[in-house]
Amino acid sequence: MMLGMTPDTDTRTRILMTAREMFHGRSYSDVGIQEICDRAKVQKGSFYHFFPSKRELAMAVIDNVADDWAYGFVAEAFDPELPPVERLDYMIDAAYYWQLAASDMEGRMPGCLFGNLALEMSTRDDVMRAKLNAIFDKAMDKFRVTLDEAVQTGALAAMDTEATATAMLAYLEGIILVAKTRNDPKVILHLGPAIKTLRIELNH
Amino acid sequence: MMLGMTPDTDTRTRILMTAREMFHGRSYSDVGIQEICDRAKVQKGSFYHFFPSKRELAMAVIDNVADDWAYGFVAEAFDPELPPVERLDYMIDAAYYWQLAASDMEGRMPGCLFGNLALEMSTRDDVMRAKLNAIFDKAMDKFRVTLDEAVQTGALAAMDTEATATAMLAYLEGIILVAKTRNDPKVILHLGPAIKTLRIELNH
DNA sequence: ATCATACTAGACCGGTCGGTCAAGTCAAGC
DNA sequence: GCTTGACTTGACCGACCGGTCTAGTATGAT
Repeated sequence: MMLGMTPDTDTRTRILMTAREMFHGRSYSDVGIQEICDRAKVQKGSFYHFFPSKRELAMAVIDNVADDWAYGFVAEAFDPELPPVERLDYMIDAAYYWQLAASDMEGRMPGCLFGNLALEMSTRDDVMRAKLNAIFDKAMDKFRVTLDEAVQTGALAAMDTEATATAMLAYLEGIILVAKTRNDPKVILHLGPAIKTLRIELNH
Repeated sequence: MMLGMTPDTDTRTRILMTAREMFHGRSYSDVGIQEICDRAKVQKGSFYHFFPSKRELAMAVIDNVADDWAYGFVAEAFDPELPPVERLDYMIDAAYYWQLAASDMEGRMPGCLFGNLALEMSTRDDVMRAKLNAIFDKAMDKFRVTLDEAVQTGALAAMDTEATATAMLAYLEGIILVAKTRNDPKVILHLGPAIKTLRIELNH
């Protein structure tokens, strides 16, 4: 163990991954540390060796999922090789298949971890709120870059790309929310493509 | 006390209103019965005289807020006297001013109670999920009727009004989610009007 | 051999959770 | 005046919460 090069002994990872699944499938408050430890086959003492608190565990989970997103399907969907508008379709598709898979496994649609936590925690923990907000900002930026490119190539008429990008992110979170409330991933497939119709003009 | 004509002695109402505020401002799990009782100046025993469980209290709160919506600003916004498209603007405005007021009072944006509870509870309580879903369906129907009218009067081109209505509801929930995560009601004002650009065609 | 350190084990802490219950207050019905 | 039943009071329940702590094990460096 030199230079903070901790080998992530598996225990930490096991805790992290278990918590990730459970927070995503239920909620922050509904999942207790004991339950996480039981499922991860880890003792309380070990847990607190790796994480100073439940809150910090949640923070780590958020970072972990954000990384997976950034280097996983977000990187794929927003592939610069793809024509800008197709990237939007790709993203909707990815969101759909991901929720479908999760839904088939658990029987219930978990929705978006960030959206879930944002609504649960924003009024309780301002630091976590800011962290989630930063993740949304990064996602929004992916949309914005895509829209900028589409405008530049003439695929779309000029518009307020930043505002429209935020609107698209909001719409995406919104359809995931509705799909979760209906417990039906198909909602994403059905409503998703309309994301391309959203437009905010450049005025005022 | 004749004929079940219970005069709602105030105690029940006080519990209900206190719980409503607290569930909205925080979350279901984060608010305990003791805390509700303390704030409502009611004893535990009285609480359980009026409500069989915390869950049923939440159900009652949902009904209560849904009623206020239906006969309050939803009825106003979807006023049949207004031209269809203006109703959408009215609704966004109403959502904005409501969140602004709540935000000014509490310092933090509470968001939409139904959206909050939907994300928190959908995977935990299927009955509550269905109840929230039914409320969303009713809201969606308001949009649908509005769109149908707009299509009929020629204000909008023919479209899949049911799907578009659902998309609009999702978008509304989405911008409230983003606004809450940013803790900034102005997001609603900024992104809201783009709800009119959403369209889902009649094909597939 | 020994010593520091990373990690594990699990009993334990005060506090809070949702919920119960026995005892009592009070006003209306007879 | 007595009974009935709605309502209140607050002590109490077992379970669980997030978190602490002490004791012990395993490993690698010296």
